[in-house]
Amino acid sequence: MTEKPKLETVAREAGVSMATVSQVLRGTGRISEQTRKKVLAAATRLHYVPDGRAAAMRSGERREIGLVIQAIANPFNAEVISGVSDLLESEGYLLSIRDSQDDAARERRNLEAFIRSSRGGLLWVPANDTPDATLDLLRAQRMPTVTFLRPAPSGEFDHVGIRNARATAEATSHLADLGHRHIAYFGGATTSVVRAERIDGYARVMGERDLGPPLVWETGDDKLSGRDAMRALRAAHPEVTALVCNGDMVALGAALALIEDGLTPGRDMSIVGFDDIQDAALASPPLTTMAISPYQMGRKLARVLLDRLREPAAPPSITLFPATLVVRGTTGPPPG
Amino acid sequence: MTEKPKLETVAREAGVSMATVSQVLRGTGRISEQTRKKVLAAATRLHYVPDGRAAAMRSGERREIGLVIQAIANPFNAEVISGVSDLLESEGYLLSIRDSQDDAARERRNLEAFIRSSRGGLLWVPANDTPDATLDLLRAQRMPTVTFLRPAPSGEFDHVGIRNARATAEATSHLADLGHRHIAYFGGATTSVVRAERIDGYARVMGERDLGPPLVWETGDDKLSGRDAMRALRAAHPEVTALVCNGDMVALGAALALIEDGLTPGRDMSIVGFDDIQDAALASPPLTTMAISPYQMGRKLARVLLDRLREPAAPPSITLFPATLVVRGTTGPPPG
DNA sequence: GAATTTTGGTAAAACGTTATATCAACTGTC
DNA sequence: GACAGTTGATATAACGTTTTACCAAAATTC
Repeated sequence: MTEKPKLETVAREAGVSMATVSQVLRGTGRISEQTRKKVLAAATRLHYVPDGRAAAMRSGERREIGLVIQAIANPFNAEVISGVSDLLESEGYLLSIRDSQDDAARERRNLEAFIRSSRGGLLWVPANDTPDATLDLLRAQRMPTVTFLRPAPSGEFDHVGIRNARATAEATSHLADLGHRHIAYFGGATTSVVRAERIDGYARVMGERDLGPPLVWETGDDKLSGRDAMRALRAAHPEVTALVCNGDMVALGAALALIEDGLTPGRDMSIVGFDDIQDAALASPPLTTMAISPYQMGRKLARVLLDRLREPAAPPSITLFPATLVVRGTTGPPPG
Repeated sequence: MTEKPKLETVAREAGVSMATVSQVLRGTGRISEQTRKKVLAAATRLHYVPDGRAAAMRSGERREIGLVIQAIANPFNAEVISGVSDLLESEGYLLSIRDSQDDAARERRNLEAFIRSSRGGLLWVPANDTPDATLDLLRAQRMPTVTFLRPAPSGEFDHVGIRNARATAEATSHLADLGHRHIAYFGGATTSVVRAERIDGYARVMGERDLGPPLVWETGDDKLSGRDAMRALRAAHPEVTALVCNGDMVALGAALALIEDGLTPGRDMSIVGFDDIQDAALASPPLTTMAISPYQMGRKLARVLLDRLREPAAPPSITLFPATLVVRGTTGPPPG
């Protein structure tokens, strides 16, 4: 078997110059049908694929987009990725994904790797503790960047996010309307901007409607933490009858704890989730939650970046998606 | 704000030649401590990140690994990715991920993109209908490749997979031991090699132990299809009392259908899943399943590729992971 | 203090493409 | 049949790095 084929190999095989091969493959220049066919045949015969590094370096083209996200595994993110990927592909771009695992150092490495490979643009869910130096880096590199979910503090990048405060306010109001007075908040990393916004909305309604004191309970992001947290909460605060959760996974975990302890979500304790992942509707009882459309958000995210590439000088845009309350089986009036 | 900094910029800023800057940054050559500091300072001041395309092109180094997988969203795959990524990072490699969505055309585009960007190696879950041309491509490019889960028919690549037949045989035996005679098989894309292997194991035990005729039911891969399929199966084959599933999601969906219809999984109908995803243990009743360790498989997958990079001439290796039966709440003796 | 070695640095070639300028061979024009 | 215009192809210079070979100055040796 031969070496990895280069442009020169194809040129020799087809009996033409390298320039001609390049032009045929790129569809530029004036080429006779005859040589075009000859070159194409040689290229397929050798399974030639151009070295994109060299091509991109020379032409300056960048049709690869990088995505740095905090957790690919998260089903919400998976949907987002699918939306991003679909839109980018339809516009002739390609998506490459890296997982920062919400760790600032890993994030830095991943961003640098994307810069090194000279991506055309970056989609980025900043880690909760991204240092300023990382922002400086992106700035110095003039890398077109759109932040997702968590805005960069400097506000210099385009951003696509969620109306967090309004969403949790609506969730809390829904519970208050049902008659709950002692409503707790579950979840999210303490340093998270998103969590802060959501807690704001929750606390605002707790205050405005003169309910019990806000009670924010720190948990992880998965089912297991939700389950454990629910048990701890019930032991410490038996007066609580309702729960607003930072995510569906936590909410489902909390519901699970109730069921395992012989109680019924929606009757003995009301729960509102956040995200509306597929399992939310399939759980029993199905989960009341604040629904957002991750796929649509993904598409929009990609669109914003493409707009930015087209108009590098435009002022930074901010796009916020609303969350809509979907009432299912886990909310009802307080017991007794 | 200035232009994107290049090596030349840094050289000018530090008052040295480009060669010197390169050597300082790469830690090669003989450089005095004084100029070293000078260069480093200039580089950080400008937030310089070398253009990896140019660097890699010149040096021929490839420390980026590509992963083409059929569904990032799948929780099992997410775990695998995490294992791959951890091992690669610890060895100084970087991982870049693309989703083929199990579509041959998309897969082809993704593989070509990886070749174009000259990855050092490829980890690949082939689509179920990957054409030979795609295999030819990889071969012609001399791209070090390890297939995962689904072996390439040609058997020329390293492979990491699962002992599928043995696993489903064990699952089926478990059900037979409990007294079931009418055991159905649920799930998987019809063209899938993996599915074929698993059905082999199931059918073999059905034959060997003289049970009812093998009954293979085609379903999708998610909870929803599992739920629908269970309803259809019960209508069409009321004699069936147990189920071996191609995946936990399908199994959980099937269990869900039973619960919604007032039946109890493990008593009215036994179900064995496959994968042991997190939700399997958390479901109620918890799911009996064939457990595999996706994280460990991911690590091994990465390891095999690194070995291949070190020993390009070694014969192709095959690594198969066993699945182990985890008995939980969804299996028991047949009713009546 | 001449000859040798070491030190610290540089100029220039190379990597595999694409873009630009140029050129030879045809066409058609009057 | 000389002139311009068109067609089809090519040689060559970039792109931003790393590597190689080389050199001047300083240090060491005898």
